[in-house]
Amino acid sequence: MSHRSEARQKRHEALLDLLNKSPFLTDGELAEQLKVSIATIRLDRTALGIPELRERVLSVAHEQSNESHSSNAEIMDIEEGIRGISVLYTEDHMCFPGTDVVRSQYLYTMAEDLVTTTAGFQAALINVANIKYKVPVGRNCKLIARSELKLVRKDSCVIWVSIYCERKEVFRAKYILNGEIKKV
Amino acid sequence: MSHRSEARQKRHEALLDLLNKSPFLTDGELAEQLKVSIATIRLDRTALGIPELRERVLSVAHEQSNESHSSNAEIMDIEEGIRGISVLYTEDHMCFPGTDVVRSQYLYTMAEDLVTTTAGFQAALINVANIKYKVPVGRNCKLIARSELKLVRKDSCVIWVSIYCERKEVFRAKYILNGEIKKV
DNA sequence: TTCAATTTAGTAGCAGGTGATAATAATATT
DNA sequence: AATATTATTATCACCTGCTACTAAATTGAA
Repeated sequence: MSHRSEARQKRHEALLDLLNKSPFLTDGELAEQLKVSIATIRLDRTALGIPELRERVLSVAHEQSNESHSSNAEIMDIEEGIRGISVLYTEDHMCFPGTDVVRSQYLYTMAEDLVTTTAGFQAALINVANIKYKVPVGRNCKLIARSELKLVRKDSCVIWVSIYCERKEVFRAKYILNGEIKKV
Repeated sequence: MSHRSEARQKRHEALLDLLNKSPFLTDGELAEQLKVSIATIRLDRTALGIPELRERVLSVAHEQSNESHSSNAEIMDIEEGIRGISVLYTEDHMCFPGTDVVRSQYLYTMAEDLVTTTAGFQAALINVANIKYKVPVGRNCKLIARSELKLVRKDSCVIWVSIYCERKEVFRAKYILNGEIKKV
């Protein structure tokens, strides 16, 4: 392994690092920061499979506009009015900054979405929720939520949700819904 | 008001409509869909103050990367360890699709963030939460959350949060926190 | 010293724009 | 009908941030 290859490897890491911090740098800006020519940056980008600025921007923008603004959990199975299962992979940005603890809001949201779907309403008016966050969850965990409709009254119902991480229950919630808004 | 001006006004509406549906259309694509020349599209865009494609994409991408991934509520006042106040303006994307009902997760998140800050912890391990969503909240509401620390035990504490819309309490929650993670 | 890998430089071309200017409609006004 | 007035289109030069390519310079190692 030559000195130059080593230098290049370090530069590659530095490049990834820079783009991680500020993903919208042009080749020119990258070249300036890494003290190499633009041509080198282009070669590095190609070698690392990093697309050009405009494509990077575009992909981020598309993500944004596709984002449902609710949870990113995927519904795996639904028996409407009975039960449901969803999966969510925890990510870095879900944690309290500088920690490996996922904010409970993400578990709440995952649970709420599943509950809404399980109930089979277009919109579920959560009336009351009791939640217990039993075990702190970190990043890169596969979370599985299970919901079960426990009780149906005239215009409300009760649904329980448990979220598991590796078969261990980390979160549990009971939701009481008003079912006023019917599915279209 | 001439026929041509009317036609232009309609075209302007159609243009806004198109961009609302698919925000990343080029001038060429817009021209094709509206059966006018690219030049006209440019004039219309200028008249309506719509920036060019690349700027539109960029601004969306920036929003995305700036998103704190927690709530967008602004903390107005904090007496750490005692109480706090925050404000949040509800937006369209917070509602169940096609309705004017904000998902409870946004209220939950607003409350959780305020609670974390009030407690003065870097990260707050929510242990238990009991919430009641008393009145459905719609878009374009100014929500004000008030938190109050009610009880401190050896390694936990209890904080209440109420969220108001026009002086009416719409949401109420009680959080019990584990205070293991101290502020840095 | 010499060779091959690595880096730099320079060219042409593309997409998706901006601006300015001129030509061409289509509609009003007199 | 002849003449403004307004709306639309066409044309040209220029900009940024690339890609794709070729040619040269540098430099570590054999």
